[in-house]
Amino acid sequence: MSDLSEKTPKTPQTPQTPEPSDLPKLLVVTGETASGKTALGVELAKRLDGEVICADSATVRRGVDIGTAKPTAEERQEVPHHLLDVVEPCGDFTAAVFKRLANQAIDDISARGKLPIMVGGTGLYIDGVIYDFDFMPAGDRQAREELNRLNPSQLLDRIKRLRLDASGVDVRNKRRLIRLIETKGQKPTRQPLRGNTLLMGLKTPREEIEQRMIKRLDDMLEAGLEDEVRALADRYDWDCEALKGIGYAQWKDYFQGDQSLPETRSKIIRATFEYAKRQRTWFKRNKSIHWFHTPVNVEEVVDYATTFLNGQVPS
RNA sequence: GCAGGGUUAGUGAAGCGGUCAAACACGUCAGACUGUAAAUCUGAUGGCAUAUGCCUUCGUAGGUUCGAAUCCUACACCCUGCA
Repeated sequence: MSDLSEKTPKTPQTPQTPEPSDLPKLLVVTGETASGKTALGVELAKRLDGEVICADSATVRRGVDIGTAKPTAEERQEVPHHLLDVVEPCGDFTAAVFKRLANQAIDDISARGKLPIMVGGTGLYIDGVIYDFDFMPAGDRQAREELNRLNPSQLLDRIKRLRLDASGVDVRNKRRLIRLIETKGQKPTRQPLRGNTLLMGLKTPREEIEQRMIKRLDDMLEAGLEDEVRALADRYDWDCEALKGIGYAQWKDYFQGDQSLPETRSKIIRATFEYAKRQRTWFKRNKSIHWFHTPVNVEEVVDYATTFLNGQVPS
């Protein structure tokens, strides 16, 4: 279990559910990787007197800066950023912990009269907050490792023996099976979209976004990505969370001499494309997101957000 | 010029007379997703219908056969050895 989750209360800050209209106003900016979320978030924060909450499973981690396209020191100086660097490189972190921390940040920011703006591409993290996911109990570390040694059919046997209901669960996905055992079959719940929340997404034509991803990777390489990864690899094992991300894991064979630099680069590019595809699939089904096409007209976004902040429903 | 090896779907690569629209890998496309989510998993991938269906493919053109990606002949291109 992560020490983080021990320090934070298991229940939300506000025990009694407030009326939707009492919730602090929240802006959400999402989109696939390299779509320009970070820049837009900073811009909005400046215009609307806000602060940014990063909803990203990679940038929560210390030690990974270049490869995660973490907001720069300048950006962080211009606008306060929350939930960056909150875990050690190899520490545990989950969507449930994120949800708690994000809600704290939202309350904190709005209590100081500022506007919270959640920016990120980790769909599960965002949804956990805005749909108030009721995360099931965490699994025990050791028990999980033991379960992980079983194969899917062994896990299914155990599920049957425990008389757990496996309906609706992807029985070919080991993690889902393990999770089913850990939660003893409890079904998760979700609430309707959080009140006072405005969802905005950035959309870029495929060709263009892929070019941006490649360009961004080349910038990262120039900025010393290889050294950053090597430093981590020297200190930690390859199964350290920090080294499992895109732009990190792909260096393993290279450092062991089995892979050229161009091969490493194209592996990272491919992994990035695959990730973007998963993001697109995730966001596609959320009909509440209002999409802006890039290059975004910041005025247009500010107008849209302002309408919402004035208590009206933007169209 | 002579001798030998090769030419298979987007790529690499199996298949060497019927059970082949053709293994497998990669790539590509689509999807799922509630305490690992930059994770994990699934499906499709010649065309058209999309349930058991039909049509066009295995360098090109002919031939043998009830039947060919698989055998024969010629041609084209590529690689290797001898000239």
